[in-house]
Amino acid sequence: MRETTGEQVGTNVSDTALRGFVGYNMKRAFNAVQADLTRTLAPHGLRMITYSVLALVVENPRLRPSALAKALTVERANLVVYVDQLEQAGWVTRTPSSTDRRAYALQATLEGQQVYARAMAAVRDHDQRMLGALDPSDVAVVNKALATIEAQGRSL
Amino acid sequence: MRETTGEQVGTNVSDTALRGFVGYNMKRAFNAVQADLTRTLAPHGLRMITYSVLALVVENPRLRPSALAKALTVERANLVVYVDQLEQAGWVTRTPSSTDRRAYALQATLEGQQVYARAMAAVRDHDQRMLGALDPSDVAVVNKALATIEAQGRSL
DNA sequence: TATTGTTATACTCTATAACTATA
DNA sequence: TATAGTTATAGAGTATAACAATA
Repeated sequence: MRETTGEQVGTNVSDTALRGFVGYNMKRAFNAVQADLTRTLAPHGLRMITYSVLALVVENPRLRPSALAKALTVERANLVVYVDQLEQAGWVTRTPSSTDRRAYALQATLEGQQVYARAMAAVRDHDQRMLGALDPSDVAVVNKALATIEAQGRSL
Repeated sequence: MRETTGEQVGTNVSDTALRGFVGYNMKRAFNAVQADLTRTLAPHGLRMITYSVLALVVENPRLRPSALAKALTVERANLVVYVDQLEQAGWVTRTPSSTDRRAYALQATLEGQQVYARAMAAVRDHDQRMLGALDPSDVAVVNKALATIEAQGRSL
C-alpha cells in the first residue's frame, strides 16, 4: 500500500511534460554521448572541442583561426585558448601569413597528425557504440534532421 | 586565381571529417536550440535547467530532490542550487517529510504553477520554430532515436 | 553501513567587451 | 573604418569529495 501523504520517492517520476520537446531529448542524449566521448578522448590528451579543432586543421592545411572559428561556430576569443593548448602539446603550429601581417596559418605537426589519426579511430568506435542499436536509415534521418534543426536555430 | 601559398580564409572550410559523427552534429544542433531556448525562457526568469526542475515539480507533487535528480540525470549537489533559486523566487517550497526526517517534499506554489504555464506556452512556440522545416514523421524518428542513443550512452 | 540533503570546489564551455596591430 | 588575433572576465553546466543528520 502507498501512503497518500508520502513523497514521490521511487522511479515513477513522470517527465512527460518535457519529453514532447526536442530540446529536452537532445540535451539528454547529448549529455550521454558527451560523457562517453569525453572518456574516449581523454587518453589521447584531447577533449571534444580540441579534437574538433585538430580535425579541421589536419583536414584544411594553412587554415586561418578566424575561418576555423566560423566553421566550428566558436567565438574567436575562445578558439585562441584551444589553439594555445594544441600548440603547447606540439600538435599544431602558428606561422605568420605571407600576405596579411595580422593573420596566421595553422598547420598540424607530424605528431599532431598521428595523434589525430589514433583519436579518430577511437571516435569512430565510440560512434559505433552509440548508434549500434539504430537502423542505418534512421541514422541518416537523424543526421539530416539535426543539420536542418541547427540551420533553423541559427537563422533566428 | 587562388594563391597556392595562401591561407584558407574563406567559407570553404571542410568539416567532412567531423560531419560523419552524431556527436558533432548533435552538439551543433543542440547549441543552436539552446541559444533560442535560453532567449525564450529568459523573460520568464527561467533557464533550461530551472524550467525542467519546475516542470517536474509541477507534474509530480510532493517530489523528493533525490528522485528529481535521478529523473533529470542531474547530480544531487547541483540540484540543490536550482531548487534554491526556484525557492527564492517563490515558485517552489521545501516541506519536511512526515516519514523521513532527512528528506523534503517539493511543491510548486500557485505562482510557480502560473509561471510554468506561461513559460510552457513559450517553449511550445520555440519547439515549433525549431521543427518547422521537418516532416512530423521525421520528428518522431528523431525523438525515438535520441532516446535510444541516450539509453545506449548511459549503459556504457 | 547506506542514504538525504548539503557545501565547497574545480573544470569546461559559452559569451561579451575591449585592446593592438594591421588592412 | 573594419578585421585578425588576443586578453580578461563573467555566467552557466558538470563532476567529485566530503560532511552532518538520519535511516
